[in-house]
Amino acid sequence: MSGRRSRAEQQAQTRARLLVAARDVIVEHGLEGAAIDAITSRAGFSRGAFYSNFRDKTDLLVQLGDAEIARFTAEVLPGFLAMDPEEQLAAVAAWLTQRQTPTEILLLIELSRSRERDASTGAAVDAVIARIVDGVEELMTAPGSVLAGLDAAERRVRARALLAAILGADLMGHLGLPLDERAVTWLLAGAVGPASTGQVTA
Amino acid sequence: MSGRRSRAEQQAQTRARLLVAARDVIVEHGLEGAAIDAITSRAGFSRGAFYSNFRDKTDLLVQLGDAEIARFTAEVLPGFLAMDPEEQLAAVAAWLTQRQTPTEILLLIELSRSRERDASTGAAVDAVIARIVDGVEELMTAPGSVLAGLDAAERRVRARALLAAILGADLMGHLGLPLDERAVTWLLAGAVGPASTGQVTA
Amino acid sequence: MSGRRSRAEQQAQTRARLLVAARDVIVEHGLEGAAIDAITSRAGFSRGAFYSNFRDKTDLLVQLGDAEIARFTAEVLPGFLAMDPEEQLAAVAAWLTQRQTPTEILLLIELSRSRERDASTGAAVDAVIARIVDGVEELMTAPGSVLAGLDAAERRVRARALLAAILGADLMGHLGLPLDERAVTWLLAGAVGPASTGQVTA
Amino acid sequence: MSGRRSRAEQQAQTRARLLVAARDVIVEHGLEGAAIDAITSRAGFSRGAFYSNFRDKTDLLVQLGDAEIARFTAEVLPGFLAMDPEEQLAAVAAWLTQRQTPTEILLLIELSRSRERDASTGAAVDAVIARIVDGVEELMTAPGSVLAGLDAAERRVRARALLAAILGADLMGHLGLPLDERAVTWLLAGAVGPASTGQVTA
DNA sequence: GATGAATGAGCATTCATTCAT
DNA sequence: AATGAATGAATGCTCATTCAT
Repeated sequence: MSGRRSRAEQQAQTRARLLVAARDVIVEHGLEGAAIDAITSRAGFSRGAFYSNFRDKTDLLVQLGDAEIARFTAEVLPGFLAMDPEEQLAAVAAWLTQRQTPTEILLLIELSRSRERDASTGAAVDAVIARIVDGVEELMTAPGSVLAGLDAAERRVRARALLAAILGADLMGHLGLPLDERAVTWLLAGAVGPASTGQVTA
Repeated sequence: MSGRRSRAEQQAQTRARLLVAARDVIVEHGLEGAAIDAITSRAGFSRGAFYSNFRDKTDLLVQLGDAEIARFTAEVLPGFLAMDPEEQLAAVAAWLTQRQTPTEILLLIELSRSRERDASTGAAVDAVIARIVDGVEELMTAPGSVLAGLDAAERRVRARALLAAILGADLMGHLGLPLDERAVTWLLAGAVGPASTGQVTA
Repeated sequence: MSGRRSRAEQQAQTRARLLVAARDVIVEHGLEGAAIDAITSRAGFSRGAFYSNFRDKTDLLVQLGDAEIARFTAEVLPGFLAMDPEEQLAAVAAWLTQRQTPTEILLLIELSRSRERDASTGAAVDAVIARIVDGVEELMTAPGSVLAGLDAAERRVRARALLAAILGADLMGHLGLPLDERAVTWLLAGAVGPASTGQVTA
Repeated sequence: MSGRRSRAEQQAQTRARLLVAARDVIVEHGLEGAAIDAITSRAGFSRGAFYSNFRDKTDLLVQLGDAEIARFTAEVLPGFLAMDPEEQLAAVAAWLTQRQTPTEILLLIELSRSRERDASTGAAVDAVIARIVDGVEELMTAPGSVLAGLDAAERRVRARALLAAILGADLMGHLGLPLDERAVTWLLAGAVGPASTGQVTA
């Protein structure tokens, strides 16, 4: 009654804005270069707001990883899964080629690096990484999907290869040597493996 | 007069030892975690020796990048180039899978990030990256090599895709999800592109 | 109307619980280490309850000092005053030796330090300290007590010496070098002064 | 040759100036209130000079404790030890009463508090405290001294009592209730114990 | 050329305090 | 009266870099 926004909603919004700002700053300056001050002031808050919403800089990272995955799972994946198997790879290639700020890899790299810092962080980071692999595997196993017919172990191997292809492509962009769509498609096609069950290239 | 070593040789050796120490420390602690103190003390020198040999930390990075490429070009590439085209991909895959400390990607990532810091650095970094691409291209164009028959533009595209595959594979290792040799081979095969002119797989 | 407790009683209880929690936390972590959060959460309240009951942290200290003195005056002093003069010193020595958490000195030290912060605080702190001296003086002047026969100025001097002995003994405990009961008795006996005018021990 | 001051001498002087500044600031603001910035700027150095000379704030404390003890042992103790036993207590009382900034107790208090922070600090602090007790014991055992004739265990007890008396007297000064010389003498006489072997008061 | 003491900007984090709810 | 999100000053500490020796 007392205003549209409840306190919990307010804080959720604050946290969301901080996460967005954090992603932007990290993309621009890298993780170590992303000062908490820069994040909070970009979000329009004070230093302390950060510590009301995150235990730690590492905590921010983990939550940001989660948020990015959630976004991918909710917004990008369903689109791919709804496609004909034949179109999937091309669609992924187009997506990889066209998006402008591929935060995810940077985030992954930084997360994996911070894993070495302390054990508790390591576990959280591994969880984020595992969730990403799961997402990719899901992409490949949906009914009618590229690799639907394979057994679990094989699918796992190919999911990882696919992830490697995606990361490699993104990384090239970061190095100032972006791949064109054709090259990305080759990579992805290679990643999903040799004609396995015949659907891929046939 | 005072011994075999001239001044210049002395300093060259100091610099070489610093570079080796730098690589080791970076592999262990990441780039941001590699304090200059840690590097110099591992090399058995004091803080000041560093600044007698490098203008600043970025300069070290660039020189280290150069050194690593030189090493790759001198030690690894020739081995691949001497092989039959059919064996090349498998050999590269084996190499990627077995080496233990893939410094290169970390270095590349950090270099590319430091590019934003100032213009003169940017140029040096771009040079390093360009030299890497050149190395890969060379791998593909050696007489009798995988893609020997292609025109320059096409070769360039595929060289980049190959580099993407290599980086992606390495990155997966950093994430704690190393690819097995089979998967790496698929990726590389995909990267060099579809049976293009028939030479690749035929 | 709504239950036995009036508003004022409720708040008085809240404040009492906060004071108890404050003493516990201070004993455990020292004064600077006693964060307001730690105090309120130990008392089962939120940060805000603190500021509903105390103007600021110094205010808490002063009130806590008052409370501790009140407790001493109400619970400990009467016991001593009821004793034969001969037993008093020994009883005080035993009390000093056996109690486990001598908060008082810590509190006194911090209070005296916070005196420098602002004038109004200074006055309150001086009041607390004065009340402690008064308590000790009272101990010495009760009819039949150790120094009952002395004039006011002399009693004042000896009361201070006695307080010094008590503080010194307590402080040694804090340093990890607790005095045994015998040593404490010497100190106290010395503090009340040489057989002055014959009244003391005769 | 190249100037009077060697580098080592320079640094020793820097450290000495930092120690003096540290003592002053700590006396004024307490340990927690003694910001490293305040210490360095009072000494006329930059923040970094501190960390060139001390590992830590705790390291500073320990070194400061050592320095103060050394100063006491070198400058104050010998004077007392050269006196007739009869004069000693009075001289100590006069010293306690007249000096203006009794750093030592504050330092001891803060040191003992920081002991709880971490174990390695605790050991260093205990060492400092032990050295102080040793100093006091030495004061009492010098040939011809007050308690020269006692056995070791007894002397130990009385040394501690004497330290307690000293601390108590100093602490009263900090509380704004300084003892006069007469009261201090009583305390000290009490601390060294009852006429034990007859030398003390006879 | 090498040394290492000193510099000082920068950073993560803590914590007393405020204030809208 | 109590809540707790947000504030922002303050602090200890790290580290690339300078410079006198």
